[in-house]
Amino acid sequence: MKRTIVIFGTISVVVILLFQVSKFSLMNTQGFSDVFLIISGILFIALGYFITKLFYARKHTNSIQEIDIKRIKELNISKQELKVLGLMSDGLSNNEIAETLFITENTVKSHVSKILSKLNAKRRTEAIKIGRDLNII
Amino acid sequence: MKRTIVIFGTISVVVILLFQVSKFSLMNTQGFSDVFLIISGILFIALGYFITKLFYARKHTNSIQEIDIKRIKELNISKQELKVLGLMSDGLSNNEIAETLFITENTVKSHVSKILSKLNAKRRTEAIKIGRDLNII
DNA sequence: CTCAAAATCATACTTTCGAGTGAGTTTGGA
DNA sequence: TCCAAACTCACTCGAAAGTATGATTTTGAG
Repeated sequence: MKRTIVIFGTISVVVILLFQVSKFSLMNTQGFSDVFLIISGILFIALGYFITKLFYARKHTNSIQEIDIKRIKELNISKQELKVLGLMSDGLSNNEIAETLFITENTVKSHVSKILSKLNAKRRTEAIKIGRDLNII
Repeated sequence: MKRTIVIFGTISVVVILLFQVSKFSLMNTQGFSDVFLIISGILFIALGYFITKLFYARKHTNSIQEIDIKRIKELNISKQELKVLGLMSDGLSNNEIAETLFITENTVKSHVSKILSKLNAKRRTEAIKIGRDLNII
């Protein structure tokens, strides 16, 4: 929110300055109005470019969405459990996960069971879906 | 590619027209230069906005990516198989998928088997991952 | 240091998945 | 109309996944 205010304030100032500069430039140098018009035009286009880019950048980061650490803590999911969940969503079997993490399959199974109960899922596929929806993976 | 040429051509024409209009407007009506400056400034900003939006829109559709029908046909995946794959990725069991599609679990199993072989996956979780990566789901 | 949480592993048991095979029915396009 | 592909279903068997319980070791925060 603070950032929004700062950005809009800056943009407003820049816009006003641009208008003032281009107005006086045009009034004082009648013969070179072409050049100044082009320059101010380019500046305005650039301004539009940056404004638009700003909004799209914000949207973009929202739609890509990073891992929600807060929610992981809320769900009381541990580091190792999270790793297992990630590997599950990569399509690995319990045995493959065990080999990847250098632990036994039994241990993986106990991790998986805990993940399922914490995410309130009946199957690993459901856990994957829930994990994705919650931006945990 | 054709679209790109058309778009750039249009943009070029619009830019030139804008310059001409604003130039003559300014030269002929000295007293109202403020109004015309503002209008032309807004127009240029709008232009920058649309140009930027155009580029971002293209990027955006690429990153969000809709279902790749072409690839589905390439992989020879049928309608029903695709439905099953979708329900799998929603975390449903074979039995639940059967109830959803009003078919028996045996039929679901045969669909799943075909999906796995077509996607070259060893497990349903892997099929889900591959399907996501290929923008099939 | 201490203690709870996390991580590790095991064993026994149930359920779900998936492979393989075979076969009958629908359907959409040539 | 005819046929291949899609869809349907069944049965068996082995593999993978998941449950339940219990126990030991590590670890990290206070």
